[in-house]
Amino acid sequence: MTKYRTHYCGKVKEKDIKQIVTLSGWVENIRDHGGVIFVDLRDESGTIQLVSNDDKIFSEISKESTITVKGKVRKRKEDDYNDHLLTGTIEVVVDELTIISKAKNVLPFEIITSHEVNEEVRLKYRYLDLRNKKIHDTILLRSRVLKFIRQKMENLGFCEIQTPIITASSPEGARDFIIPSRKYHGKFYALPQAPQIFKQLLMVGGFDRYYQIAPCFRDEDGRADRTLEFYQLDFEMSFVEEEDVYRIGEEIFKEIFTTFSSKKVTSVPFPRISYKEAMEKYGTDKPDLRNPLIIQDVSDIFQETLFKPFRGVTVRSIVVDEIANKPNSWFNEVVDYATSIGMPGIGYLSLLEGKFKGPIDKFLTEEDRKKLIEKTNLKEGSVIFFIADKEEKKCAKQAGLIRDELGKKLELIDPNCFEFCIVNDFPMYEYNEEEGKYDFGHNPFSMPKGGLTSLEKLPIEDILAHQYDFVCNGCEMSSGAVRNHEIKTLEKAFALAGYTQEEVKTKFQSLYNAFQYGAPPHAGMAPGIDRIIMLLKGENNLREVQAFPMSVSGQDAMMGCPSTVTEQQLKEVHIKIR
RNA sequence: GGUCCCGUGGUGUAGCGGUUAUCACGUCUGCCUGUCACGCAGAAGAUCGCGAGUUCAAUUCUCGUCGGGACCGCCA
Repeated sequence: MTKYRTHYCGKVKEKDIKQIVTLSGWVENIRDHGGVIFVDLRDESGTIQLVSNDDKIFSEISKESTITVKGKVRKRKEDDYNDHLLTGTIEVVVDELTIISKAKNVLPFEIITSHEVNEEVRLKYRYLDLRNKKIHDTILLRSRVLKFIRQKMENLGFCEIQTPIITASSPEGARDFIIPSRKYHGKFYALPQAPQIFKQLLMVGGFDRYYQIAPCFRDEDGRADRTLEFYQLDFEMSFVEEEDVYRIGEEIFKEIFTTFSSKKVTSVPFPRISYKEAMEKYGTDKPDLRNPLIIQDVSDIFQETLFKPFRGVTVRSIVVDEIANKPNSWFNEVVDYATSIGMPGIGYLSLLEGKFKGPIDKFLTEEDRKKLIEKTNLKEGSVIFFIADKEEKKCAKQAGLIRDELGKKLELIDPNCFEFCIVNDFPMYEYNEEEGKYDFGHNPFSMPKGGLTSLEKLPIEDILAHQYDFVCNGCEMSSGAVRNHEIKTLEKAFALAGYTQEEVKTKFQSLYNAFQYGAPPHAGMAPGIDRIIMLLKGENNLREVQAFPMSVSGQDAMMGCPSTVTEQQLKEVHIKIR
């Protein structure tokens, strides 16, 4: 093929026996037996064993150096087959060797065990870590998934359109990365948090179905599953309704997860769960439906109770069957977990031989016990856990965490399936305690359910948005909305969040202006690419699925980033460092 | 911004108020003609993150600082 190779290492076959081949790659391992030396040579296709009886020929090489070898393919003796290699029945007897680039003797870490190494070191030498088969395969999988997505989107009639990376800072949502302007003193560009406004403008521009594998930038603190830059499959459609987007989303997710994984995937249509129901039954807006436990509200039973912490507050319960005979230590661990998430404790009752047992039983009346059994369908051997707080939101959230913990602790979560659902009917506004006003709950460009009429007539807390999340195994995979394309409704929606008409005009001038010239109803969503790969690979860290990730603290030790710039550079963009 | 955890040869670790600082992998040297994460024998390699304090004595305890990570806040 080239002067470097006639074959790829992993592609040499038994049919090539007695052929002279040229191979290039990395020295994975050297085994010197004195008189016979073996070298494992690796390229992207796989590994093949090189052999020589001439101890001089390999004398200068080191592990992870790149070399080119020429030699004859030979069949191994049957006793010497290696089942772990694609090329395990053959080997190459080397008679010419060229060292292309010698690696230092001491590597920062061994390639095969890189996953055990401190992340900082791995990231600094990411190019070495990328030689590790597992990571390498993840990046290759990512490439195949991207190809699949593009093909799928094209088949569904979407066209790929690229939108600007250097754009205007926008006030809503996350903190922007800003870029100082050289030509315009004191002004700034910004990197997009998402192509949100551009894709809406594309709809106004008459593109019926748009998509893009779009980089998004958010200057916020990282997490295991959140980084400064990430990719979304951003798409938008015009003249459609919420269900139309669901169907596309379901098709995409279902096909990706069935194509690239053998785990069981929820069949379509995915269950729809309203935000309210999700918060009540699962204590989160991203429920893990693999967990069979359900939260139930039992506040009414305890309205008048003698047990003070439960009286007149929100009380949620989780019933777990067949665990009443767990030892005290087990329940103590649950209590410990509850305290660790800031709960004062956690009440529980076991139903054994028709009688309640547990620390709070003495506060219950016979009537309470009857109602509890009836309402929560308690069975012999069941245990009911109680989560109480005077703030309903906090109670729901803690109940959600307890539900997760119990699910994990009791191994109720099937690791072999992808359970999808669509959470919808998000509230349009949320009360901001600090500022004493209402903010947008989600995306401010979402259409309120019922349009302008709802905005004008309903109490602000009751206004719902055409806003939805796709959730898989407790992980938010995609957010989307039917957009608000009506100028009057948009003005009113912003007015309720405290924006004047003038502010809307200036801060969102592009949309505000565009919507004066015939806007189509439109809707879309944006699945997170990194999270898809994470789930497919069973990883819970985003940095395992990106080729060159930054550290969680936003630094790149390999590139030395962020870095200082010269005085001259600063001067040109009119920036002074304090 | 907050809470918690971590920092010991190249890598992963053990450990302790007084050690020659443990072990494994890797590296180097020697031996070995069939290994495949070869084996055997030997060697080198550590300012125990940095600074201060307590102490006769600190890698060990305390405080600070720097670096890293998990989570909360923030963020879809």
